[in-house]
Amino acid sequence: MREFKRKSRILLVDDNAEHLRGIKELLTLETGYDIAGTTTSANIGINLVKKYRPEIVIMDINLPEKDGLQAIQEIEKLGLGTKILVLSGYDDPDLIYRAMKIGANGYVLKTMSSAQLVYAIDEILAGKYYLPSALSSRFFEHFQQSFREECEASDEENLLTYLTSREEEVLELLTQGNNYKGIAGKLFISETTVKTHVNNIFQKLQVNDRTQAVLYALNNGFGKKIRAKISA
Amino acid sequence: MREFKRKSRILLVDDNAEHLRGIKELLTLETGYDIAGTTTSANIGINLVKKYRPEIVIMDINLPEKDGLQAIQEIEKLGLGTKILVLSGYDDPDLIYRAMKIGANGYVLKTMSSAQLVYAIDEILAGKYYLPSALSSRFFEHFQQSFREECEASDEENLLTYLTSREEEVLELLTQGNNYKGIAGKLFISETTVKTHVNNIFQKLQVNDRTQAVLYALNNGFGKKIRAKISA
DNA sequence: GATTTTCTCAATCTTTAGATTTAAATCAAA
DNA sequence: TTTGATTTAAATCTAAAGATTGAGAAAATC
Repeated sequence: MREFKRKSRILLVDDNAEHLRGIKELLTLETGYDIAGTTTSANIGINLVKKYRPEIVIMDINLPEKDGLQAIQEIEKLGLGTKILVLSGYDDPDLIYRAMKIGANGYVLKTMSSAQLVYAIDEILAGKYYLPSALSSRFFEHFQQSFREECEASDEENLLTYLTSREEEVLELLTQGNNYKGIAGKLFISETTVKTHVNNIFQKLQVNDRTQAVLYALNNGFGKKIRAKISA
Repeated sequence: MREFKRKSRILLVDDNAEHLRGIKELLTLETGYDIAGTTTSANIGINLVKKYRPEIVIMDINLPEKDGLQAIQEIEKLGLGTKILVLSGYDDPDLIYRAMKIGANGYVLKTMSSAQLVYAIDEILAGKYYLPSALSSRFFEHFQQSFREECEASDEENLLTYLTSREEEVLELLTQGNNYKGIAGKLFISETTVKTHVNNIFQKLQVNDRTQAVLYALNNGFGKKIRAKISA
């Protein structure tokens, strides 16, 4: 890997000019990377990405004019395959989670050693993702938490459980945007029968019309039984 | 940490009896952990968790009778705070992703060194999550991919972009289950005006009724702009 | 075997939804 | 300033949705 180092262009974005100089010095002295540019502005940074096409951007996440996360998204949107290493002062789980979610390839703290920074850059340039183990732990806490909340929300007193199997069929066709005639045709029953089912569904779900029924179904995990079997 | 080791109970679940013996020997010889039990069956494993309440379960993920992922979910549902370390023969990104998603605290390959296994157990017992860097990379690939797909799906020719801001307001109220009167009241405009807006929405979204409009909105990322500002 | 639930269907009626046309006021852009 | 887009509104009409009652047949449950 050492032989490619001098070819890799790096862009530095940090609102602290001193910190910027420090990192630049570190990287030019200790590695063979080519610092394509440095800037304290997120907007200028995005333009520099377009101009110099760096392999990797090392970006501070709390910038004055523009949110660092938003800047990451915009760089991702360019579709240049630019790698992004977040350099942050905060080990906030939610921040880590969001940064990784929108496309960061790594996240390290400003307090870490210079050797660790160089290692992170090497890993990311090699096509990997890099999170120090402490931050990785915090990420997964948040990651699992977000899924636990989804499940719990659809647990307590789900009125969908009171539906009969036929009513479930009718409701599914409702959630596909069918009207009475469409449902009747697909289930090979009369339109009046469908009306009966739909009215029973309304009473059981305590709603007044089909739109509310469909919304209740979607918000309370209707159809997740099938998806759960496939995806979990 | 060393002084707590002997107190921590471990449960081993692996369909390969030989492998089971090997791990048990390794852990009893090289560490002070207490092997609470070993089994080749996922169902028995779940019962053993209830009985012995181990701090950690080391589980093979491809079991004969029951899916390992399902077993993890059931152990999680017990709410005993049992930590789970997945021991798998596969470094499939999707498998890693799903295991971590449903509650695993770590994922290591069977090919790894015994020292790494012991390290992983220590980390998890200390309340952390553990993924070897190679698997961590694969996890994040899949993690980001899943979000990219969500966005791309709602990109190409999104009819929602043709809506005016007022129509967006009306549509949002539709997606909350309001009827004409409700929308008119909330926007302080007449019911007939709402009808006009709704009809324009139908034409722009190429649908025939409000349920289809709501479904189109939900399936094409309506409201994500607002959520994006908050959560990303 | 009796009971209950579920599924089926019809008739009737009221309300809401949706289509269509026309049009005035506002506002931004050409 | 005029053009075009947006927001507002009314009138009218048809179609669909929703509420209610009643009732027969089949299947499950007791």
